[in-house]
This record gives sequence, structure tokens and C-alpha cells, in this order.
Amino acid sequence: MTEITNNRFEHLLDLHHLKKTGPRLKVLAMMSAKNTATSQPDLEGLMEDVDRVTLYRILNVFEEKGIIHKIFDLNGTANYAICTSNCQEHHHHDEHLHFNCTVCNKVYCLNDLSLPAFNLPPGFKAEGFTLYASGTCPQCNKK
Amino acid sequence: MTEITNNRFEHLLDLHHLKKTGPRLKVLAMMSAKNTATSQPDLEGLMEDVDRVTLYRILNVFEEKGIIHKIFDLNGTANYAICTSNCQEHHHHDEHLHFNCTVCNKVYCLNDLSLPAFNLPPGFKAEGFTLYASGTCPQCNKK
DNA sequence: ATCACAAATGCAACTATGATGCATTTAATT
DNA sequence: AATTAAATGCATCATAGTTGCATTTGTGAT
Ligand SMILES: [Mn+2]
Ligand SMILES: [Mn+2]
Ligand SMILES: [Zn+2]
Ligand SMILES: [Zn+2]
Repeated sequence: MTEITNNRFEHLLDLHHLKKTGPRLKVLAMMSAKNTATSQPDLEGLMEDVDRVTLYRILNVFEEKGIIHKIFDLNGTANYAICTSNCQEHHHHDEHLHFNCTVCNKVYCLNDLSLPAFNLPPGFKAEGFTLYASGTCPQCNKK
Repeated sequence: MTEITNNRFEHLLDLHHLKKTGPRLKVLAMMSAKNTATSQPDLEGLMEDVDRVTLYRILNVFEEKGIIHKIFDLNGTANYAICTSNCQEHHHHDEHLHFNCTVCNKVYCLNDLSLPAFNLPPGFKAEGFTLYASGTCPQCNKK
């Protein structure tokens, strides 16, 4: 991780009036080092020295602020990824495809894929969408 | 619940070589009595006299057999609904829209809504899809 | 630099969901 | 009615997530 990257995270915390602390920067570093979402259990393993409760609180506040978004995988496990759409406090719009590999269980945020339009039955008013797909990912297809 | 409905459930269990037991028929009765999915906690409440573990095992075997499918709501809580597409053992295709109301938290299976087509990035091979939408449901919009 | 204080962390305890092993009961078949 | 595999119940455990409270720390003002 570069200086610049680290500064970017510090700036991000500043923006949201959050104190720049070790645990928070580490969460951002861990998550941004991967091209897939990170599961809560994995994250807990990576944050060895940090208390479990602290991690939960960091994840909650990051989600509230629109820094990260939560995705439940096929097993119902919480996964987290940094938001690329410019989400706001209490107003996410991560309306991209989430691909869950049935082999390695990784969750991919396919941000570039635009969701096709569709209509809801009368009476329903939609605010947010997510398209989930499951199958095998490029890595697992190679082998 | 009518005789005929009850017979339908008994037939369903027969089809999948499952014994026709009280707890199983009750789960089917409870779930089919509603026009929305049923959360595990709600179901546990409704099945007062039945052991928690038995309920989990019933839900698991029903899902395996393709009798019901599982939907995680916005809070990560498991919800269950009877399959209307003719799903097979270990081969579901409940590829419809799941609408999660942010007010009452109900999960609606909008079976009739066909999913629009879309393409995946190269390397990904999809097997199943689900479109999730969140917002306010007809009931909650009236009030 | 020091101070003051709100914010963040750590620790203990607790709740809820879900799984597993094993003894007991029961549905289905003979 | 007897047999047996399947299903249930009970005890126990594991993991995810929450809450209250004491302690520490980042930050902004002196
Ligand atoms: Mn995403
Ligand atoms: Mn459904
Ligand atoms: Zn994979
Ligand atoms: Zn509603």
C-alpha cells in the first residue's frame, strides 16, 4: 500500500468526520487490497489485534456513512466492499451485479454492469435494487 | 385450510419420499397461508409446539428437495417461501424478483415478473439469478 | 506543548441463529 | 403385529452480532 493510498483513506475519514484511527485505516487497507468483497469472518481474521466489537462498530459506521456496502452471500454471511458509486450517508446506490461463486464462495462487485430496466407490479415503490448471480468465477473456471 | 390443500401437501411429501408428519404438514400450512415469505423467527413462533432443531431440519430438507427456497432479507434474516417454479432436488430455478419492504420488512416473491436479460463479463459462468428490490410495499404505501 | 472532551476502543456479558450427537419415537412397509 | 429406517426431541456447542460501561486516544482550542 502506497503513501498516496493511505492518504486517500485518511482523507475519506476526514470527509465523514470520523477520527483517523489504526483499526479504521486497517479495515480500509484490507478491503481495498482485494478485488472481491471481504466476508466478516475473513475480516475478523485479518484484524487479529483489533477487538471483534470494534470491528463490528467500524463496519456499521462505514456502512451508515456510505463508505462500504454489505452483501449477503449464498450462505447468509455478511460480506463488505468499498463503494465505488458515490454513496451518501444513509443513501446508498450500489445498484450493480453481485456475483457469488459457488466454488470459492467469493463475492464480486461487478460495478460496470448496468442493471437492465424492469417494471414492478402496481402498488410497489422501489428505492434500491441489486441483481445477484451465482455460478463459477473466472478463477474457478480456469482450473 | 381445506381438505384438498392438506392432501396436496401430503402428496408433495410423498413425491419427495418424505414421511407425512405433523411438523412438516404444519410448516407447509403456515407458509402457504401467507402471500409473502415467512422469516425463520416468525416460523419458529408459529410452530410453538415443535422443537427448534426439528424446524431447522425440516427447512433444510424442504430446500434441498426443491419444495421451498430461502431468501435473505435486508437484515440478513432467512425467509422461506414455497417454490412455484417446478424446482428439482438440488436444482432450484426461482429466478424471480424478491421485493423487501423497508417499512414492514415483508419479503414478496414476485413470481410473474420475468427477469430482463443481461450479459456477464468474460470468464463468469452464471447458473442462477435473483433480482432484489427494496422499497415500500402496496400495504405500506396505502397508509 | 498542554488541556479538555467527545469519540473510539476494549472487555465482559448477553442474545440469536444454526449445527451436531445421541436417545427415543413414529411412519411406513411387511 | 413386528420391523426398521426416518424423524423428532433434548442437550450441547459454535458463531454472528449487540449492549453497557470503563478506559484510552484523537482532535481542536488554549
Ligand atoms: Mn457491491
Ligand atoms: Mn421467491
Ligand atoms: Zn470462484
Ligand atoms: Zn410493507
